[in-house]
Amino acid sequence: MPPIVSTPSLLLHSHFLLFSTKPNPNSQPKAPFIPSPSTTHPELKQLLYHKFKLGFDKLDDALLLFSTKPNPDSQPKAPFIPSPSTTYPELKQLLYRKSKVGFNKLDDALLVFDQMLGLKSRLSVVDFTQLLTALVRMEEYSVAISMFRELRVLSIPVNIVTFNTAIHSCCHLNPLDYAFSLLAGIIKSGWVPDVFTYTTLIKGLLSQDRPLEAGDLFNKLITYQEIQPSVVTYNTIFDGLCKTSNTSMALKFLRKMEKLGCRPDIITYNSIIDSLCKERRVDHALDLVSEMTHKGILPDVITYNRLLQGLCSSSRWEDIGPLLSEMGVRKISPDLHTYNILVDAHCKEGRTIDAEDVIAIMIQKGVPPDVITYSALMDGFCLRGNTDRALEVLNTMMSNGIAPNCYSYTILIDGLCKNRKLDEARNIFDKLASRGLQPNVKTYTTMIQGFCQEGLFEEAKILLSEMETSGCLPNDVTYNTIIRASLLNKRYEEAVVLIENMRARVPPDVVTYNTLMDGFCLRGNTDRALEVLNTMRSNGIVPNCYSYTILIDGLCKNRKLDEARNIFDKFASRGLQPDVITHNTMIRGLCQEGLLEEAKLLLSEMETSDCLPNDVTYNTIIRASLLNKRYEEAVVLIENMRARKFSEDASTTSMVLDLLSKEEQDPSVLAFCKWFLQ
DNA sequence: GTAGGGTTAG
Repeated sequence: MPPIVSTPSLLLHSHFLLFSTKPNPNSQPKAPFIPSPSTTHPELKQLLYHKFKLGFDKLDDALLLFSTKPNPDSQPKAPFIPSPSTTYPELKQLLYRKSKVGFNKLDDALLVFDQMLGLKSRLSVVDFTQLLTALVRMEEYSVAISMFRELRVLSIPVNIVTFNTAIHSCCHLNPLDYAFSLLAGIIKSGWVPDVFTYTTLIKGLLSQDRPLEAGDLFNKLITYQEIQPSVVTYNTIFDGLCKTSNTSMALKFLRKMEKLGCRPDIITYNSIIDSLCKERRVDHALDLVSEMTHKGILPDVITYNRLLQGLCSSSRWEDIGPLLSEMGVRKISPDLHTYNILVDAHCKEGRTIDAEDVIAIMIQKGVPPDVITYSALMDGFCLRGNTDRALEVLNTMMSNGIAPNCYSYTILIDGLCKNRKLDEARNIFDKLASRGLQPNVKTYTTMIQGFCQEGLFEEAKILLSEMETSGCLPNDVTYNTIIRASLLNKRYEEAVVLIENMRARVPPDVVTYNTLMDGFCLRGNTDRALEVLNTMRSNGIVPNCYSYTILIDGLCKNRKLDEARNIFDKFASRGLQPDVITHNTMIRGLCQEGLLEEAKLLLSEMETSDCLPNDVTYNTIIRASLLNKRYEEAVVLIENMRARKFSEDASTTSMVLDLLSKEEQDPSVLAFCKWFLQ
């Protein structure tokens, strides 16, 4: 039997230190003298201490102690639970540990707080801050804030770190008022807000969809030189920009950051690379990889995973092999995320056999599949209509000791519903609670969709109300599903009630307004679309790049180029950067009005900016030059495009073929088409 | 003792 600890002397030593400070007489061990298989680890430790002080009765007892394995069942998860007898050094050690991982239960944290109040004269700011940090780790933000308030009420000293931790908690709760009043509190208490304070506040503003204010705060910091932003501050902003698909602005901001003397790091580049990949600009992302490599910032496994994801979602399968070999050359091993991306990509393409191969490889390489791997595979089988295999995967995963989560079951429920196995789906849904899982919005919505699809409108409505009473708020997708079903069932009055409910509970967001504007534009009613823009603004929703692009498109299609151009020119003054789609929309509008020169001007502006043209940009202008019989210019444009590794699309190619069949008498057309098709 | 990055579902 192996010893409990490999270095008993070390254990004895540390234990001696721990207890020698000031042992609590009440916590003296009443431990059994003879260890048994049921002896718990703390008991064993206590015994060891006791015997170390007093000596063993028999040498055999000492030897037995080193060969006793603690009983796993009687071993508490937390090495010890605080009790009134916990000593001061024990408390300090507990706080340090829990500030890293959080407490197992909220009650434990509250118990410790009570104990700390009793010992407050002997505890430092750091101890109380560690307790707050532990609560943050447990995502118990409102408890952390109440506790912070209590510290203030009881005049227990706090410092800037305590304030920053409290602000961090506030930023997870709506609204941010209390976070900013704490900022004022810092100054009032004579502390100086630091880079942690401001970075946390910026993150808070961004996570609550207030990018303009985040930008304002950052600019103020720079202008008034309040603090020197760190690379973390910049990365927080990059994350915000990239998650809202303001990639062009992120690229500009990267240059600004360097100009302001802050060196980007791997996280900076990974954020932008991810954002470019999500926009399917993988080549541009690869350019950034070479840029960072030149600067001595080497890509890591996360960089490669994002590139891989980008290649998969652009269906660039042929580029995946070379990328994986490049990883090998750089000695970067694929990790769980890498394999999961590959499994998911294969599954989405219907290649479940390849996905299973990937799983075999990962097991062989010592990276065991997790809940995400198996869920993706289940989705793959469901997509192919093979729900039996999906259920088999569920069993495999459970027998491998991996507990399915809400994602896994939602995938299965969806698969079963789509394959007309409603009863099986409902069966699984009903069993969720007994498996300790609370269905979330997507789970409920999936089941509601299943009912609606089978015409079980009443069942769907019952589930909707169950959902509401369980505290899981339906969202726009949920409501729209059931509203469509009520319309299909000609239950117009119920539809009205549902729509009113939806409007009351799901406040319209930027996406809702954009959809509405798009609808009006499609019907040619750009005036109504502009009205929606104003309503949106007066409701405090900030229009995004997409909102204006919809308008530009609508105005162009309705021959209101001047108004469109006006909106395009105002982007910068609104703190927005038009993206490649906005540019393409504007260029299409210009071309449609025959303003080829102006379109080309915009293209050349793009070529020297951070918002590089893509295949759509080139193809749009190329088609316009062909329509204007400017064949030589078209040749130059096509060569430019090909040099950037883009190629002519189906629509351009068919235009050339069309031209050839209609105008083959024209020598310049013939020459162009010959050149194009060779 | 405090701030920043990646994979699965409607």
